[in-house]
Amino acid sequence: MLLKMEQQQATASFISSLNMSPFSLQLEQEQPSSPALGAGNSNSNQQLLNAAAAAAAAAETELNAEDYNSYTLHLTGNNNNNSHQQQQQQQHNQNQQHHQQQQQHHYHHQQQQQQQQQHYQQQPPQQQQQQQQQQQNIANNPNFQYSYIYNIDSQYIFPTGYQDTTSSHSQQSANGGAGGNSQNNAAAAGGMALINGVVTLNTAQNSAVNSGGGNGGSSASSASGTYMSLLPPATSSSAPHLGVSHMGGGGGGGTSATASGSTPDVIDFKHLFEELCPVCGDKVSGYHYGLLTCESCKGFFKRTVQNKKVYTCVAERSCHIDKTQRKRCPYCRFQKCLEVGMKLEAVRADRMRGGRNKFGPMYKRDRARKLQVMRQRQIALQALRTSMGTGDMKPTPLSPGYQTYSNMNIKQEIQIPQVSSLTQSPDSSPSPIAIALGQVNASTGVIATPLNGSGGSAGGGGGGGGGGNNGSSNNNNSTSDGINRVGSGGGSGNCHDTGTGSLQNASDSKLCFDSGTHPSSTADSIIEPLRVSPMIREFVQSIDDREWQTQLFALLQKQTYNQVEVDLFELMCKVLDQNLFSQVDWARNTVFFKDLKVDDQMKLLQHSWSDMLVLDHLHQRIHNGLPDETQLNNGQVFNLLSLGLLGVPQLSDYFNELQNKLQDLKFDMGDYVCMKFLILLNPDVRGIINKKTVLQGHENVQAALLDYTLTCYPSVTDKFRRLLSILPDIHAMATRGEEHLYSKHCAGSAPTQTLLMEMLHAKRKV
DNA sequence: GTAGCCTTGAGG
DNA sequence: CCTCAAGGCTAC
Repeated sequence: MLLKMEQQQATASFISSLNMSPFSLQLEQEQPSSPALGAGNSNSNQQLLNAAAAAAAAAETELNAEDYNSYTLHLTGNNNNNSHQQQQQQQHNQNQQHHQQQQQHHYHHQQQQQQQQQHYQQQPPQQQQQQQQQQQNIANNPNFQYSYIYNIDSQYIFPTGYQDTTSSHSQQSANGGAGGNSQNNAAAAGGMALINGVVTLNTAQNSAVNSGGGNGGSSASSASGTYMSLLPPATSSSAPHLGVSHMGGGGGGGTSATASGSTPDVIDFKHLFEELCPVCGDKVSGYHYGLLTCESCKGFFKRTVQNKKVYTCVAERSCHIDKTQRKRCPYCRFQKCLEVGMKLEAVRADRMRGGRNKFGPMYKRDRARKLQVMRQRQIALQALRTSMGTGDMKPTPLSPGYQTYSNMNIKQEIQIPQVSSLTQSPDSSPSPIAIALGQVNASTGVIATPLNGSGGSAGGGGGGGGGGNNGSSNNNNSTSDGINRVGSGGGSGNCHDTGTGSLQNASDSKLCFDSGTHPSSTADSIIEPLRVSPMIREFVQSIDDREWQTQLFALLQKQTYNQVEVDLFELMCKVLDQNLFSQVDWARNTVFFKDLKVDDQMKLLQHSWSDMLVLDHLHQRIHNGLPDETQLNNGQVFNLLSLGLLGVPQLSDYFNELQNKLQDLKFDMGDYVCMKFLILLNPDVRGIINKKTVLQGHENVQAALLDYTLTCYPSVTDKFRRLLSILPDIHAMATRGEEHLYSKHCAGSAPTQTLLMEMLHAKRKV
């Protein structure tokens, strides 16, 4: 656990680094590929997020370490900030040499010599020597990060976190819109190091920053094995025995999935194994170590983990791995194994043969999900045939875009992000500020700037594929009481015709902030659009909703790429953590706040983060049509609403009530951003040094909001006061959420060493 | 070291 | 008893 002082220092340093301290400046200089990007740009933000995600993954080890009689093996050749704390804890008397290496090579190279020595004692001297040599090799390899806990007594080798910081393989980057910049994560990685309470080590060694960055170590994402699902995965009780065998199997025709006359139950799982190995593209032979892979990659992974092999790459650590070249670079092959989600903990430390492990149920669910997809495909194909017969080519609601299914690999199909339900709300009358910003014609309400097609990349290229099988069929959320406009389609509003993408560019997004909140009459908006204060205009311009949603779906996609099943609560924490980073990034660039000292900034953020998360989510739902849920790459359904509820499903009614209240008040972007400022600039936070500035900011924003509401919404009685009265409600909800998250954290269910958890701790220590 | 095939054994 | 995902064996 972090010491309080460390925590304080960590957050302070983090914010400090964000505020262009010498430290952050140095980091930036090490990003030649993005010279134009400032510390606060979206890229750096994404980098922070990646690092945060990796930190979350790495954090689970502590729990495992407590639960099992384990020892650890850490091989890190990078700025492995995520495991610094562990390393520090375990490292009392070791690794002087390692520090020299760091400075020499500009990288962190850490080895858990103590643990390794224990391990070596169990091996013949020759083998020890060989492994020591390998460790040495890897210590000189700046981009190798690999650590896991090896459980002596029991079955598994537990991963503690893994990152290949340079070889962001094609899968991830190709699928994630925001995933493409993993090479430029240096500054972010530095920031995370500070956050994670490793202040001493990193700040003392500014040079310990690499040019790689934390590209979320996906492999460790579900290491804990506690599958706490917010929503139960769709399973089929009849799944297990539907011709499961791929070995001998009673044969049915290979076309069963598309046979028009067959019932869904006729589908056999041969199709599962027609998939290609995600590592090398060879034929899949079954589930191995967490996912469907070929026999050779299974064997390779087993050998590597069992024998604790350490490879090096003679090239750029980004070798292409396919069936013909997989033998060329075991380093990159193993990296890819981990990247696609092969699980170290599925390799048995005791080498026991036969039997089943904890992944059995997971495989079963995965089969069931795939079966479901196949069924839907089959139904869609049938519908297609029927409709073709009648000459009607209109797609069925079940499966938009199903025409391409027959040529589509199942895997690809599952990987299509389900963001198409991000339809906009039906009422999208322009708000005063949209008009004031010149983006909407005041008299006609027509948007001046046409929306571009950039939404297609939302969630990593999902827009184009769209389709899938979700649509309204998945919207069975209990809160869909008419408030949520997801899937309601109908919107034909001015700025909501973006179809599947729904994510507009930064300026576009401002056009939509009031969607759903206005009555069809825009009388209020048209009256005095030009009298919107410059401050509010500026506020609104500082909001980048596209970035928010892009990052959201990119993270969801990245975390579930090729994963059979992920822990949805853990995933939610990662998203919240990402949102927190965005929030900090936003705050530090804003007027009033940016002028404050780091200590004050820290206190304000620690006091307001959860309220802002709730408000942000309300805003995303009201103004950007954020749906209740989305289907992940692996077929699981992620409850997006849980983000706004901070993981407390019981709050959904309360949340909807708040949303109703806001919508009744014609809550728009101007209101939203003012309220956010009011939450952030809270002069009542104890211990604020420059209270005067905070108070001044608070009052200025209040005045601006008052003026805005009176000028632009004269028809909404007492709008200003009523808006302010919602703030305590938001706070109450956020507090409840915080308590929940904290208790989950204490129970060991939430990722540790994240900004989210640090914030939770910080508030409790005040 | 690789990869195809074989053996094993818990769970259904 | 069957399944199937582990580990093991061995020709290459």
